[in-house]
Amino acid sequence: MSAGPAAPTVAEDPRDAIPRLLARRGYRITGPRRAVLDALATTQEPRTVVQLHRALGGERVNLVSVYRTVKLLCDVGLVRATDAAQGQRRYELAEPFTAHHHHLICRQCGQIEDLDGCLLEEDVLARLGRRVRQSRRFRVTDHELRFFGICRRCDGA
Amino acid sequence: MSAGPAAPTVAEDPRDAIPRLLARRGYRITGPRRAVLDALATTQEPRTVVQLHRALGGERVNLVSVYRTVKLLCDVGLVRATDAAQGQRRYELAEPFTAHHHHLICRQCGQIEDLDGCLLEEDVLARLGRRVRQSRRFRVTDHELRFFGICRRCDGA
DNA sequence: GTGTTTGCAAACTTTTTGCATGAGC
DNA sequence: GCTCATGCAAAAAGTTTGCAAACAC
Repeated sequence: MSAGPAAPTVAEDPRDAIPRLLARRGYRITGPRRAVLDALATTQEPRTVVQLHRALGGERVNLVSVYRTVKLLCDVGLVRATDAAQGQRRYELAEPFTAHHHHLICRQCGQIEDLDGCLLEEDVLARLGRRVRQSRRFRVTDHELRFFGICRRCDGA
Repeated sequence: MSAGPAAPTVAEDPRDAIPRLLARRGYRITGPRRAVLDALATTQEPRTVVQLHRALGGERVNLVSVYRTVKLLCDVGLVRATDAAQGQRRYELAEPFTAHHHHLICRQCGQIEDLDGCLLEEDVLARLGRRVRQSRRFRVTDHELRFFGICRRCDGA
């Protein structure tokens, strides 16, 4: 029951950690918020608001509340938007709660898959960040590498 | 003095090349299509349909026609969608007509800048493509590297 | 009990579609 | 001249807002 030592190592279950973070900021932990969080935590791939809403199934949460919850989580930095080439915005848990990774995006059906791990070397990224900061005065905070192509389902195989 | 072109294989003006490619495929070369093409060819950064429409200015082209033209050009592969973190879809000329490059995206204002050149090594990409193809049966056709952060205007400085 | 959050309805934005007129080849 | 492309209106899809009731703290 006492506040534990901040274990800065591997992230715990986001379904415990995120409510705590929200509460600490003064937000209330409600059914709809837990439900949306669950839907976000139980998938490997970025989901649209409608997909999240559908995933709630029996929970009977209003679509608008899903929009609002996702927006809240994004504002607070716990969720990130990663949009497909096809247009709909998709959301996934932000980095402390999800391992750094990149995406495979099918040009045909728009499906997004996660590609575990970062393929870019630390030092290459650092060098680039410095370069961009000097030449463009753009302060890089993070990056994303996306691979486009044809997924196995669309490939006819 | 030297009459020789400095760069051997650099693409010619897309405003000439693209209409020819469209015509070869049986599409008609119309005012609205030329206008949208102009708007795409005269910018360094990916634009939304509304921005393209605004850029047409005096041309008096219907917004719907801009949508349709952009969609046509995408379908034929001459234009690519690259959407911002903020949600709106943005379009730019595809690779034969624009040098391979990546993007700087401001998390605050959504502005997208081009970052010339590709920063990834050829062989690294090739290795990755092979790996993904085998393990996920995903056929990579192209990639995009995006850097997120704060642009100079939003950085207050 | 108090103030935040939810659900519902409705507004608003973005994108697509149907159809008659107009333009390219 | 025969189609294909455009403009207009309207529909569909996606997202946001206002407000009273419900719930977390």
